[in-house]
Amino acid sequence: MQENYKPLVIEQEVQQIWEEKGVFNVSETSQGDKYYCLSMFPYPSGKLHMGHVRNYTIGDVISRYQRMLGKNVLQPMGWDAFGLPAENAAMQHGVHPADWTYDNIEYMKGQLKRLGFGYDWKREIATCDSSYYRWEQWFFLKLLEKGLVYKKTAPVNWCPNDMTVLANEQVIYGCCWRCDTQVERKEIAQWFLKITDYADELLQALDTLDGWPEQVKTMQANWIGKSYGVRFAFPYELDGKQELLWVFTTRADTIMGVTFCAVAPEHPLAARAAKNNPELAAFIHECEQTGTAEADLATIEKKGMPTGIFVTHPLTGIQVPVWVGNYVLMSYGEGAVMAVPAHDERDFHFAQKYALPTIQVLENKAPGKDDKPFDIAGWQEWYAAKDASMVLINSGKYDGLTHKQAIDAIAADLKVQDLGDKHVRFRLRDWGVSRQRYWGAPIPVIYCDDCGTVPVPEKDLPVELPRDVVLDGSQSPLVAHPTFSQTTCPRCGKAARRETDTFDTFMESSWYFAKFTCNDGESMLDARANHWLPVDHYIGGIEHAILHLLYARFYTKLLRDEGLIAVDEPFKNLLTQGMVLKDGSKMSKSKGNTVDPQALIDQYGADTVRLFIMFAAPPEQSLEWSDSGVEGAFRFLKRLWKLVYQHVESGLPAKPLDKANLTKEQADVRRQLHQTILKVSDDFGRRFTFNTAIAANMELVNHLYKFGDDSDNARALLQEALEAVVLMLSPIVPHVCHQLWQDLGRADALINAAWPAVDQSALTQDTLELVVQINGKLRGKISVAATASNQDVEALALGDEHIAHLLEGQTVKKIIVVPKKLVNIVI
RNA sequence: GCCUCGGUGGCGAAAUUGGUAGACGCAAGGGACUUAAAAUCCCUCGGUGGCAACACCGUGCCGGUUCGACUCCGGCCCGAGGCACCA
Repeated sequence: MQENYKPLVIEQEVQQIWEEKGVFNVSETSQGDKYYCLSMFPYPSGKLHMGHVRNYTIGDVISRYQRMLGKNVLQPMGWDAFGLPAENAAMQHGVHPADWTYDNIEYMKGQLKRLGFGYDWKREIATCDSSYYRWEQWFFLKLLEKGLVYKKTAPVNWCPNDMTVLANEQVIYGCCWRCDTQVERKEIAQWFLKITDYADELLQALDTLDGWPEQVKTMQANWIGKSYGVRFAFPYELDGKQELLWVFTTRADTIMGVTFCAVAPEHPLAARAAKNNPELAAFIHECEQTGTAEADLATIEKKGMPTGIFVTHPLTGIQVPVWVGNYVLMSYGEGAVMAVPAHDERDFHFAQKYALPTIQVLENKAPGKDDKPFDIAGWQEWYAAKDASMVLINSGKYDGLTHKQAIDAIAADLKVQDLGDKHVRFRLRDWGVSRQRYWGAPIPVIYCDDCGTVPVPEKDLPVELPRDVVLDGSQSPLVAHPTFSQTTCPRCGKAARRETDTFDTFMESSWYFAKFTCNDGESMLDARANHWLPVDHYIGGIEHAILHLLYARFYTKLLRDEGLIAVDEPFKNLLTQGMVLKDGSKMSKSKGNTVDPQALIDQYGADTVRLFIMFAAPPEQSLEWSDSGVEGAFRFLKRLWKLVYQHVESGLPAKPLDKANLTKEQADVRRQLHQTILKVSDDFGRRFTFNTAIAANMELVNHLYKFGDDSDNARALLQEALEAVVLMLSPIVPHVCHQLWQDLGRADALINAAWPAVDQSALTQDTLELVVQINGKLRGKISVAATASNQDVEALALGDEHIAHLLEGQTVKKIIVVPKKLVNIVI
C-alpha cells in the first residue's frame, strides 16, 4: 500500500475503471428495483460553481447509497441549454450563442466527470438540440389542438430607445441595463398555456406529495392561491351605452362601505376616460413607466387619479367615483377593485391621501370592544375579524349579520339582479410562454392573412432555429432575419409569416426528466418513461420551489392527459438544497464573491471537495463557504488513509473476529462501530443529514486511533471497523474508498459492495449513565444497570453523595424518571 | 408590499419525539518533534466569579406553557429565498 494519500493519481485511475466498465450505464432490464435519482440539470453558463458542486454531490451520494442497497439506479445528466446569457455573451464577446453554449457544455462536462459523479452519459440531453425541442414543438401543437393554448395580450418591459423587450433582470432601477432609458410597460400579443385549467388539481395533489418539504408545498399552495369570494358588477352609462364594471372581493360583507372603485391603468375604462382628459392620459402614461415585476409595483408609492366616471353601487344605488390606481394590476382578476377604506389597509391609506370618504360597516360586539371608536389602528382588527363578534352596521337590511351571513345574503341579492354571484378565484395566472428572443425553441405556428393562425404541419417539424443571425440588442434577431419569417401558408399556399417568438426556457425544463428515460427513441416519449417515472428523488435549489417545480408538475399532467405517461406527479421525493454563501450572501458573479471549484479540485482532489461540501451543513440549509474548512476535510482523508496504512502494514488479520470473546474495551469499540452504522444508515436513508453522518465517522476514526490493542482479535475488530468506515464514506468520497477497500484486501470492487449491516448483538449495554437534575438543572450523573427499575434509579439518584448534599433541608415534591435518560428531582 | 424559511461559541454547525446546549470540524492559544519551517501528534478552548470543588449566566428580543424549552404558543427585530421574462 502507498504510504501517502495521493488523490489526483487515485481519482484518475478509479474514474477510468468506472468508465471502462460502464458501471453507471443502466437499462430497464438491469437487476434490482428501479431508483431514479435526478439533480436539476445546469444552465451551461461557463464553468461549474459551488452551487452545482453541492447539488450534484448530494444527488451522487443518494444515488450511490441506493445502489449499495441493491437498487437499479438511473442518474442522468443534461443541459438546460437555451437562455438569455448565451445572447449576452454573443453581444459582449462576438461569439455565436450556439458555439458559446456547446463550448461551455464540453468544459462543464469535463468538470462533472472530474468530480466523479456516476452519470449514465449515454442519456445526455442538450435542450438546444432540435432533436429535443422538436418534441416540445410537436406537443405544443397537440395542446393547441386541444384548446389548452391561446393567444392574448400581456405586458412586457419595453426599452423605447433600443426598441426591444427586456427581461426583469435587465431592468435596473426602472431603466434599461444597456442604455439606461426609462423602461415602459407595453402590451403585446403572446402565447399562453392554460395552467389555470389545472389549478385545482395542482393544489389538491400537493396533499399526495408526502416526500416533499412542507415549506415547498405551502409556497405552491399560496402561489396557486384559491380564494372564495363574490364577483359582481357596478353598472354605469358611458357614451349612451350601459356598461358593467366587474370586480372580485373576498370581503363582500363590507360592500356597503364602498366609497370608490379603482381600476388598473391598462383597464379599458381608464383608456376611455383618458380620451377627453389629457391630465388623466398623462397619469396613465406615468403609471406605465414601471417594469412588470410585481415586487416593484407592490413597493411603489400608491397614486391615483379620478376618471370622472361614476358607477352605480349595485345594492345602494349610490353613485361611486372610479379612480385609476397605479397599485391595481390588470393581470389579476378583473383589473378593477372595490374600495372600502374603513376595513382595508391599502384602501384606507389611499382614501386618506385623496380625501375620499370612509364608511364604517363592521362593529365588534365582543365585551369591551363595542365602544371603541374607529381609528387608524383599528381597521386591522376590523378587517381581520371574521368571527361572530363582528357584525354589520350602517348596512341597511344587513345590519346585525355576521361575516358569513352577510356574504350569503349579499351574494344572493346580487344574483337576483344578475349583477354577481359567489365565485372561486385563483391567484395563479396562465403561463405566458412567448419570448421575443433568439436563443430558444421557435414557436411552430404560421400567420396567414387568409387562414389566420396555422400550426406548422408535423412533417415540417422541427422548426429549426436559424444560425445566421445578428445579435445587436435591438429588436428580436429572428424578426430581423432575412428569410426565417418568410414562408408559405401550409393550408392555402400563399405567402405567410412565421412566428418569430421563441418558447420560455421553462418549457424545456418541464419535461426533460421524462426524456432522460428514452432519449434515443423515435417519439416524444415511450414505454420506458413509465418504467422509470416518477423520479424517486429530485434534488435542486430552493429558488426553484415555485416556478420550475410547478411548471414540471403541470407539464406532467398535460403529458398524462395526452396519454404519453401514466404518472400524475413527476417527483416522488424532493430535496431542496440551500444556497452556497460567501460572507453571508449568495455566491454570484455580479457580487464577485465566487469560489472556483476547479482550483480546489486541482489542489486537493474531488473527494476533498465533495467531503467538505457535504460536511459543512445539512443539504437544506444555506452553506457558508470556508477555505480552511476544505483543508480540514483533506486532513481527515489523510488521517483515514494513515489509519488504514498502519493497519495494513502490520499485516492483515489472519483469523476472523471472535465475537464471543471480546474484552470490555473491544466490546465498547465494537458497540460504537455498530451504533455508528445504525446512525449513519438513518442519516443517509431517512434524514439526508450527511454532515452528521460524516461527523459520526470522524468520531469513530478518532476512537480507532486511540485503540491501542494489538491482539489478534483486536486486529480482526479493526479490520471490521475500517471496512465499515470505508463503506459508509464511499458514497461521499468514492475514489479514496475504492483504493482503501482494495488495500484492505478486498478482491471485489467497492462499486458493487453492499451497505454495511448493523449487528444488533453488538449494541447491548450492561450499564447506562443517567443524568440527575434538580428542578431541571444538571446536578450530577449516576451509573445504573440497564435492567434497573424506576424505583432503583430514584434510590440511586437520591443516594448519590453530591445530590444528597444538595437536597439537605429541602422537601422533595416529585421525582420524574425518563427511562434510560435522566432523573429530575423537583424540590 | 406579499408568500416561505432561518437566527445557537471567534466561525461552520450538533442536540432526530419537550429531557445533559455546543458532538464533529475550522480558527486561535500552549506544548512535543525539527537546525528551521511545513506536515504530524498532544493539551486548552461559550461568558463571569473561584486556587479548586463548584456556582451563576447563556440558543436574536419580550412574554407565556411545562417538573424541564434551542425545541411548543403569542408579540417583535434582523437576515435569506421567491414574486410569474435570470435560471
